[in-house]
Amino acid sequence: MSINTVRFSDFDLKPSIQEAIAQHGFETPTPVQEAVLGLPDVLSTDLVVQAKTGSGKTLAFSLPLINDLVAGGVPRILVLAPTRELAQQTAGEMEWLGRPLGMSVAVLVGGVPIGPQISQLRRGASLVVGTPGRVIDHLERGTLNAATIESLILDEGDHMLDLGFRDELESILKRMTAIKRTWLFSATIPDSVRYLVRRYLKDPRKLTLSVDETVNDDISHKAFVCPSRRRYEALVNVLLWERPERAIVFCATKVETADVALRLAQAGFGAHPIHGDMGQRERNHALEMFRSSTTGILVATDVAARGLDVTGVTHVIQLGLPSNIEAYVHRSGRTGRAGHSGISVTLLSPVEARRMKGLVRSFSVQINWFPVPDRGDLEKLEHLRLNEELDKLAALPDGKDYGELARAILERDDAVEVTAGLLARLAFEGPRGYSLKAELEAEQDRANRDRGRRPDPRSSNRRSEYRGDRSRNFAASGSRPRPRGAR
DNA sequence: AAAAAAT
Repeated sequence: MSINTVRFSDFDLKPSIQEAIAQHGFETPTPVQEAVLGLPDVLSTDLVVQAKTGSGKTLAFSLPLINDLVAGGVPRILVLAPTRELAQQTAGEMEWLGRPLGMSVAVLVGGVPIGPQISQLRRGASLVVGTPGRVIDHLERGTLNAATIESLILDEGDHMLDLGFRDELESILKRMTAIKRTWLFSATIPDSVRYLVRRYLKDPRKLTLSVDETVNDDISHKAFVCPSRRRYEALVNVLLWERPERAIVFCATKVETADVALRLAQAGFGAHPIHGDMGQRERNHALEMFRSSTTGILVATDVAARGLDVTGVTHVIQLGLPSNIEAYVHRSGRTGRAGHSGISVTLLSPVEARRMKGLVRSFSVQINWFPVPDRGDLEKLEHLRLNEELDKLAALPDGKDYGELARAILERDDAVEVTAGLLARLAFEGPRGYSLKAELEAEQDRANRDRGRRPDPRSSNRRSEYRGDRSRNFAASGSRPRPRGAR
């Protein structure tokens, strides 16, 4: 079994689907695709599928559904997603899969005119992908009939069952009278939604590819501790330190997202914001710009946390604590996709760092902790880079044209100054980074004092010391959420 | 706090 690699052609898929898959360069299914395709009578059961970020879940549910579908006048498949951008992306995938079979996709999301969507439906779309609000709008207008839907997919399903979506989901579900299967897909399915899964799905079969399938091994995790009020400066230092090719920076609020993007852009980093207060045109434009360039920074709220597949994202950088471990998993999962490696960086104040350690305690991911790189660290890094540059220059053939001049310079009394000047021209031109070390250490000392412990003049990287004796109890009580009434 | 329907 391990000798023969499973191929798409091993499954009973229609020739035109095989062709479409091959045309898109896919030969072997990912584990989740193999598991779903290989499940006996998959179409006659409800499903809960948990598979890691970037593992090809969209194709995993699309393939068996579209393979079974006959192109016809009414929609039979409805995919619900938590954000408009994700719905559009998923629709794009289903589009190329279904087109050879004569199926078209209606994308029912808010923020855009409803007219074209109604035309798409009238023309006989077989597949419908949308966000809850606009789908309900169509149901109420009578432009979409829930009674023809046979397959319901809850993409990022744990989030779709969240309180914020519950009412809308309920109102869609109760109109679906001909439903044959409900499939829930996500990288995370926290215990808090498991009872909801039992409520909305009928004896679902569970595909959990392994206990730790939520954690994508291709992502390495770092946490940098920084002064709480110098988060932006710390971000600049991290960008200079990590030199990401393409990065998504996550912020907690829309205002912070806009602010950070603006400041980064003014500092010369190619950065663009995306958040829910922007018009849909601007949101699509920002994402399109990011997708189509090979460099750049997208500064986002959690609107971009789930599902979005952008190739070549080398870094995910989170400013502050994620709201829960699921948010951390999904944000991090924007990198390290389809077998590529990625780096997930979290920037935390000393107090947040302590809460983060509580948050990830039962989580199998290995996070490496560091104090945020300081200006001095950045200078050392730049000197290393310059030295590498000099080695490269020495090996270049056109250097010999200047051999005589070089020797003459070395004879001069001010040879050091001249060389320094030349190096300055070679050096990285841009932000120099900020000095944050003193402020960070002062804040760490304060944080430690507040917790009734002696300050430690060394770095924040003392994880093992948090473990012994009764400090474990301290950390546990510190990470417990405050009672609601306390505000 | 964010997201999702316009209004």
